[in-house]
Amino acid sequence: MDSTTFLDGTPPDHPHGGSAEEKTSRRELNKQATRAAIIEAAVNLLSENGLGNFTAEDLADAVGISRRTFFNYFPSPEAALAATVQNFLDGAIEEFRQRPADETILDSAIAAVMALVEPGSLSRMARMCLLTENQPQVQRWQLMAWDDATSKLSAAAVERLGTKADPFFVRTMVGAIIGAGKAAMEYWLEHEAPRSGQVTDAHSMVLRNLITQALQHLRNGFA
Amino acid sequence: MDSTTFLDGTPPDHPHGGSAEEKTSRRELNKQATRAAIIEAAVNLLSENGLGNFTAEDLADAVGISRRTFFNYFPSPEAALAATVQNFLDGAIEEFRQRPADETILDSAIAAVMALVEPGSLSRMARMCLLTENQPQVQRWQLMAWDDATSKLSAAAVERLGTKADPFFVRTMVGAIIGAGKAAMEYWLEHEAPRSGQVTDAHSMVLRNLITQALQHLRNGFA
DNA sequence: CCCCTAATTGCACTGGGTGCACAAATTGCC
DNA sequence: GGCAATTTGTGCACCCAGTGCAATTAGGGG
Repeated sequence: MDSTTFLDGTPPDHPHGGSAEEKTSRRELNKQATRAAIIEAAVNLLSENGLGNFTAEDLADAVGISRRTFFNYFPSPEAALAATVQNFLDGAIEEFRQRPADETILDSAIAAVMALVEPGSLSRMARMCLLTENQPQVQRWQLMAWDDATSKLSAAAVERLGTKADPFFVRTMVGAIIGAGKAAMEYWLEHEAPRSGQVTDAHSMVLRNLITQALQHLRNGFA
Repeated sequence: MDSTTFLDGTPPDHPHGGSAEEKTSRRELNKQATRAAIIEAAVNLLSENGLGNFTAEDLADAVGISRRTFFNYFPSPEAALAATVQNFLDGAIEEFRQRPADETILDSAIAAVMALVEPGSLSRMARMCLLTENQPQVQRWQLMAWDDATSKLSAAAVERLGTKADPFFVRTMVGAIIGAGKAAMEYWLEHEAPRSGQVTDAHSMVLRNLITQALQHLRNGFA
């Protein structure tokens, strides 16, 4: 999970989109822990106080760091919230990367989503999205995460196909894939998501199937 | 052109997504004029000073209104910039609405884009996007505009198809359409756009063709 | 233990964004 | 035209997001 994007303040370590190389030094571990703690505290504050009812200072206090340090990790409280979505999408793209190279891009995308049964990140993100429905402040950052995912998936696809494929073709296909996936998730949020906020495995399964279905429609040209 | 979305502060006049009904009262005219003046001044300040090098107060001064009044129109200077994109997409959706009802959604989308030869909004937006490349502050708002367009197009499609069509199917298709269109535009920005910032009719034509091509790929299921 | 680098923190400052109360413009009505 | 009602613009005060800078502390390597 390379979490170095423009969602946080830190510049990318690796210019290429390579996958996880984790320094296990003490410094790095502390940073990872702090980052995770911030994300968790942000979601907690959100569900307790509601959006806009807590400040960056509240968040920093909850984690036990200074306000200034928080801004070393995230450019805004909303960005910390959107990081959950970011992490989920990064996971999906990681799955995509591990698909066999001779598979169709679309098939790989479908398979990647299917592989995302791991209830952790999916249900975390689903809960997150439920909490931030109709909260444009956060949604702006979540849209950035989706946009970022488009870039990364594009890079992964190009990486796999090499120079054989038309870049324009790949680019638009990836745009359509992400667009359809995002639409499926929003549909789930509106129609299938638990109003309680408690996302069970059954709910996650429905979501997974919806996304898969959306990509299959896409493969059929929405005929 | 109903310009009442969450990009500006004003609540929607019409709950349904109906097309332009313009009150020609003096009040309404003044508001429209002020709004247009703000958008224009924002683009001017952007091209003169560069992004982040002008404040909301500068912008208000340029228009001849108070800072407070500016915030009655837009929630941020960036939002004023993104309004250009918003206007363009609204125009495209308006074209879509005027397509015959028996046409395929995808065909209508293609036709709508083809109808957008009107160099005004397209080249304005293209110039805008060129100026805001790699400017995440503005891009976040532009992403909102794209997301808003997805909602509107979805509504228009449902409106046309009635209850005959599967809402999920329509939703994901629209998501894919917008996603592919957005990707095509980004491709254009990176590869075909004039570095000078001066967008000629030829450039617009290329852009239009790229978007059309993207939608045709989509119709073919990216085979 | 001691240097060196990286991370944290405090401080001060700019400017976005908003609630509020009041002035100015517009409208409808007579 | 005059007058009341409503809508829009504005000034003011305030909060807090976000940032640069310099001092401080923590980790890593010898």
